[in-house]
Amino acid sequence: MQQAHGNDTKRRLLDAAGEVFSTKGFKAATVREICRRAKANVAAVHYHFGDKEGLYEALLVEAFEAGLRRYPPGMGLNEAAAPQDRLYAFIHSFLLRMLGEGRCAWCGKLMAREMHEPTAALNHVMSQYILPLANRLRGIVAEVLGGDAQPGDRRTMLCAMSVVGQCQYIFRSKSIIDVMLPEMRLDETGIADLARHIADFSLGALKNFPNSDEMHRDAAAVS
Amino acid sequence: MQQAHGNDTKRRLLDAAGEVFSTKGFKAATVREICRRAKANVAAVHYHFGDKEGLYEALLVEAFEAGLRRYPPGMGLNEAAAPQDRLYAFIHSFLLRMLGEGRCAWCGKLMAREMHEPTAALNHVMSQYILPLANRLRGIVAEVLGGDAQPGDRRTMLCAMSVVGQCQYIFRSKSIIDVMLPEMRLDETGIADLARHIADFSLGALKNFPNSDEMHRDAAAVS
Amino acid sequence: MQQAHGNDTKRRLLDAAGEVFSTKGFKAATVREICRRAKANVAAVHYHFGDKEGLYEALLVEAFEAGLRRYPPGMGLNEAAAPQDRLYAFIHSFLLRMLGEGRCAWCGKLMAREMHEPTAALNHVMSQYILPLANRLRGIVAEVLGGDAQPGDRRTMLCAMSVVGQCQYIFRSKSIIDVMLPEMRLDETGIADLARHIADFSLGALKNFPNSDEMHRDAAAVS
Amino acid sequence: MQQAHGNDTKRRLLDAAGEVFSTKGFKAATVREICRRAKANVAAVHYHFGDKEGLYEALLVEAFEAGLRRYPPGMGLNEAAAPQDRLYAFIHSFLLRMLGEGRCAWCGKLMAREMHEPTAALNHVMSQYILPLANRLRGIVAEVLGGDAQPGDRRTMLCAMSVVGQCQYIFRSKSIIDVMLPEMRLDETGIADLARHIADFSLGALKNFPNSDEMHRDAAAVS
DNA sequence: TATGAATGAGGGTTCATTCAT
DNA sequence: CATGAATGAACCCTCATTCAT
Repeated sequence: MQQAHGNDTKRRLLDAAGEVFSTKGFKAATVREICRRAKANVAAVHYHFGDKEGLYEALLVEAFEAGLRRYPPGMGLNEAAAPQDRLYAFIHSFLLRMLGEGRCAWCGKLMAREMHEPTAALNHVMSQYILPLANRLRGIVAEVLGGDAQPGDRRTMLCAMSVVGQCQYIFRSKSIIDVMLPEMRLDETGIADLARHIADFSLGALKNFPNSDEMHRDAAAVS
Repeated sequence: MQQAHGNDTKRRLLDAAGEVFSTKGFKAATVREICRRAKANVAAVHYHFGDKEGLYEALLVEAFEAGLRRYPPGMGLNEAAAPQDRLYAFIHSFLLRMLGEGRCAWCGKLMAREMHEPTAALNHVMSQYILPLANRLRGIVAEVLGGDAQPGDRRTMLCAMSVVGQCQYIFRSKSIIDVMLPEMRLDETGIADLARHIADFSLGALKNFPNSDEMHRDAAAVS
Repeated sequence: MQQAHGNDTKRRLLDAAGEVFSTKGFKAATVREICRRAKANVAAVHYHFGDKEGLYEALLVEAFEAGLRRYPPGMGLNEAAAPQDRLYAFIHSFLLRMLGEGRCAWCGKLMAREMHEPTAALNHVMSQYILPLANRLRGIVAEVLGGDAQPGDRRTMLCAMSVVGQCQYIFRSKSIIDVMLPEMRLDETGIADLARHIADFSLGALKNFPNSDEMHRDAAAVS
Repeated sequence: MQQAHGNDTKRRLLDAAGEVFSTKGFKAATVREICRRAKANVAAVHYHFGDKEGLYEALLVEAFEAGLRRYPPGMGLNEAAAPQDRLYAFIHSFLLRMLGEGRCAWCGKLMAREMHEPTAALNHVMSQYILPLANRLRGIVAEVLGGDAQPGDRRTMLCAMSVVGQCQYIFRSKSIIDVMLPEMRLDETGIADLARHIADFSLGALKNFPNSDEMHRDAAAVS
């Protein structure tokens, strides 16, 4: 009974931490507010997680786990499906993890913050969650590019970055999008529409992408 | 000499504030550190800018002004130039403002933070600097899309977002890119190469983009 | 033991606050000095009382409670006692609350400050403690005046003010009295003597006070 | 011309200081606000008066001079007038100096503060202005008491304190009086009425005051 | 296991004051 | 004479953290 309460406190702390950290960032978030929302004592954080950063790391891991469990990058698609479909699934699941409701929504919000305000927890999350996702995407992109494109090519990597960049932008610039596209609703349908756009845009680009030689030539001509 | 020193202090405060704010964000940055770097007294900030937020606003405006002055979005291109070239110029100047060295580099760093940690200063910056840039980009995108595409179309807007997203990603995810593409140097040549990639990717997409009707059909088929 | 220490800290803070606030006033008093005297941490004030003003309010209430408990305005006198005796008791208890030693002495000192440097806490203290005392005094004064005098009469009020004014002056102008009447000792006997004087002076005035009509006539003649 | 401007700045500083010091007290008043109101530079205070305290002292002296010049304690009454009339004149002028409008009004406000928050300037003001006024009052009181009463008697002194106490109370407890006697207007007529009341109250008391022997007896009986 | 109380470091801000012009 | 700029001390307050219970 007490143990149950203990786990319960831990659970509530994580929930509250998800809301607060993802809303305010690591520094601006305060242990007090988290504890207040969790209806827990101020010292509970330090008991369960050591310190503020420990709570943050635990939350980061948990958020990724929950997000990937709920919205796996393949979206249940067969591994042998067409690369175009797998690209859409990747994009769609990416957006859902970042914009979706509920516990796994913090995943994206936290990651977005983590990107350019990297804490010590980043290393672990990077190797454990981000690199595998990046590798998967590069594989898909190389397939769509076709020809002699390999997942490790510089060209493939840049294209993968172009895809991810579009996905993250949607989330990051919410406050700007609210001004410029006020009619956009980021509900289930809106997210699917967005995924469709990004997939179309990217597929169009990938299919007509100049090969390495052309690319080099263009770059030289400009700079 | 003292008067000169007066302006000089203000200048040094802005310089130091640029470094600190762009590195740590508004909340985590401390007035004390800014003043230490500027070799100025703690009270100088409040004398010259009223308070911390006043300094931040002044910095934001100054950074935008300097960035746009140094790297104008047209990069000296004739307004009648081909839309493809104007798109490249827009992307190239965008990256330079965000990644370039010197005072105007904070522009991008600050903006990136401002996007999802919006302070009160955002409104002013938004209407003064961001919206005009967005409008210019939408005009270019509509031209490239061709057909009946208008700058205000939802499709045009989404495509413009795809372009901007790629640009911002480069900057935002520096810490990740350093791991995945360690050989990439973000010097003058590297930035030009990146701009070339994003322009190629985007031009390829825009030229083969499904028109509104197809898009609608696809979106409906998925959701 | 720790819990005891907890209450003890709160107690010590109130004690120290009494000394400092009553000596220097609300604005000039500093939280630091209060905490130094209380041998407590600077943050203790904010933990126990929210902020400086919270501490002040708590102190004000506590001082009044302690003062009225120790020196009740009736001084144990029967309610049916002669109004002359009740007036003396009121004056005597008034002086004791303001000039007496120990914790309840701040009551008067704080009130004296509060009178013409009113803080937000004044409203509460006014309705809770001052108005009841004023009403009681007006009742006594009306009785002594006799005739058709009512507690709410303008004349009664002015006379009550005359009584209170004499009491407060003793305390307020201590630094002047020390110069002009250096032999006066404000110990138990000295306070009782002072109360006797004020009561005699006031009784002499009240018994020979012109009635309302005369008063009006006189006032008109002068102005 | 420049000298005139210099004197003018000094004059404006004193005016502004009077408003601010009398409203907020020495500590809570800020040099900046005084200078702002005087439309003078922040450093002007230190140029003309040395420091904040120097300004305060200068103001105190000036206020007393102005007050006594405008409302002399005899109110133009012949020195040979009846003591009752001279008492009224003393009280009336006292109230006018404390409550009156214009520059000399600060006199009373400042004095009231000075009484229980004595600054270094008090000593000078005390010997120069207050003691002479007190002596004059004691002379009048002794005359009214009649018999063998001398200005230096303890009994005379206490009665003089009773008179002054009533006068000061009116001013000090303005915020309380506003609540309890909201219809009282402290304009010219209201002040004259108040003076009439205090004079009547005091005269009634003095004429019926027990002599020294009785007083002693009563005090012994009580304590 | 969980908690209320206490801590010390550091936050932004404001102050009276001084300096060179 | 007067001023704008600069200073450093001190203000109140908030934070993450620890301790004894």
